[in-house]
Amino acid sequence: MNNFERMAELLLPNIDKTPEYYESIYPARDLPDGARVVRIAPSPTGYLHLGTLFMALVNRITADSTGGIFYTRIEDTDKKREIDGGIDDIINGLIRFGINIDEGFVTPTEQKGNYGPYKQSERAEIYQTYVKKLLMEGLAYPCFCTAEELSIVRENQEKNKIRTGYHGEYAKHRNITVEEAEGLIKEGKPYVIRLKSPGSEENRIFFDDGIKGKVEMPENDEDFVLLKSDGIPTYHFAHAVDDHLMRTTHVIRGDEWISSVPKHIQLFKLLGFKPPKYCHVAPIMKLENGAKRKISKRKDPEAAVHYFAEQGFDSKSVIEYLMTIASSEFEDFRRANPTEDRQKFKFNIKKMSVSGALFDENKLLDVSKNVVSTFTPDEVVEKLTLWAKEYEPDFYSVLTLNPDYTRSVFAIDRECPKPRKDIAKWNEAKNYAAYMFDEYYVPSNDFPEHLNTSDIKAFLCAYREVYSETDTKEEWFARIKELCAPLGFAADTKEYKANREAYKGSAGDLSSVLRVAITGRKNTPDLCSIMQVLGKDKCVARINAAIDNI
RNA sequence: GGCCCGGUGGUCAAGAGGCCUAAGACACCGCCCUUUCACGGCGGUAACACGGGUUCGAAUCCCGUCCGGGUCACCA
Repeated sequence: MNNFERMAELLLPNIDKTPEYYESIYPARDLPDGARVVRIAPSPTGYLHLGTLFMALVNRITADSTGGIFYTRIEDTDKKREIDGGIDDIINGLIRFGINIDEGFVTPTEQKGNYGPYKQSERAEIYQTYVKKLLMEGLAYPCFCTAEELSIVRENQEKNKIRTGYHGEYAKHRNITVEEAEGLIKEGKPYVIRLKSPGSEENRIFFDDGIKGKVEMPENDEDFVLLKSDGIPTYHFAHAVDDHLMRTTHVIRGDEWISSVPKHIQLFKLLGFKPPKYCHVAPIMKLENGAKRKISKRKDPEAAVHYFAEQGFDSKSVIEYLMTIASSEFEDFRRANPTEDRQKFKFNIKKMSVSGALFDENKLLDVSKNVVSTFTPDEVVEKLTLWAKEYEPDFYSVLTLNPDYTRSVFAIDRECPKPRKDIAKWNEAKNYAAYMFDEYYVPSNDFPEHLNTSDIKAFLCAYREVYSETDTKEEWFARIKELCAPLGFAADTKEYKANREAYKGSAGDLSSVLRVAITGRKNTPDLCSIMQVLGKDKCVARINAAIDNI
């Protein structure tokens, strides 16, 4: 046994499997040409946020567009930052947003697929097997430096304007002997295992990013940590081992990782793996005090996906919005295919933007109005009720009091070729439909200003006599027109516009009077439909009340 | 600070040396339609960060400046 092998045995005596073993149980995937194997590897250190959702979406549509596989892998290597329920929230969130998971954690408790386990804390032995191989080749070594020692070194480096880090002459334990290591271990000193980087800062490495294009960087010469003192790998090492063994073809991740690529490529090379194609996605940004910055789950409430649920954004709206960020061609696709599944969209990751897009709530609102306008009345009621149950209980009880009535309220101007686009999110629904429910109806005297009250009163009294709840829209409006002439109003709008001085107002003004009397609002959807849904008793009662209050 | 990446209207963006007098969408404004509003239709305001090159010709290629972002952990 040479010294490297002795070191490997000293550090990892219980590892008896070999890389060849893992290579054989995780064989290459049998997939058609061009099929991409992609993944999202969230760490359960927080709740699902917009950035993770976006990344998941981009991966999902990459798999969809190539007939590939999208899997999830839980990167729970940082037990200090892990939160309870993190995995549940992330996986359930993806499912709720319609991101199908082919493999890995398909639910918070169920792992599926032949390349598992898909949770890094369950893969310790695999990582250690590969570290042992590196140890035996003299490409790794134990480092006993404490956090304090390391920070002192860094401070000195900063003071002397030297590149910080554990490299070259600053790599204190780079040439530690087996005997020294053994002694330190016997003393109970904790240690990490570092890569003995053969790289040099003088050398350049090149890679072709799937989004950013050709990138050139200095080679990695940092002896970065492979295995932490608890025997769990760092992200870098886990990434190399997992994405190789799980046969990932394309690593699509946030571009904050791009500066780590030299480490990753070096690792793949040293381990004898073929590196995946890297695609670094620009983050979604937010504007703060005039400055753009990456949207963060800590600082930005809207980054947590819960924020959208609370406001009542439909999950589909959020996804559609994210699709517009992912591809500028998506809106064209959507216009041409208003109801087609987004899976049919041919996504080309190469065309993704290289710089981060500002989160645009206006755009989300617009996209969402369009999405909501495609829903049937039943869908609207179902989704709205579900939302209200959780976030607006009083509205929920009103909505569920009389389901048929509620349905007819939300059917107004909806079952037609050009449905209204008033509602973008469910928390707007209560205000939108308030006057349809006695619980929220607020009477108003806000009649058109240029009319005098005696005319308003006269009209309302006259209308009360001729009103028929079975009128069609045409008949309904005809009745108002008939009342125009006796009151000195113009029945014809064009005539009124041409001859304003000759009239007190128009049929439109009279309609507005009725509208205010019935709904308390100046603007509403089609009044005739509203009155039909409200029913004769309510309409008459509201008209009477209005007359009394003038 | 070192190393990366980027910079086209307020926002998202199309753009691969001549098709650019620079698309489209959101927002905003105006007009039309209309029982109001919304929808829809038509139109409008508004951009190639700056400076040097290369070229007959530059938003596009090169260099510099400025600005923005990311990253420099036993976090991912």
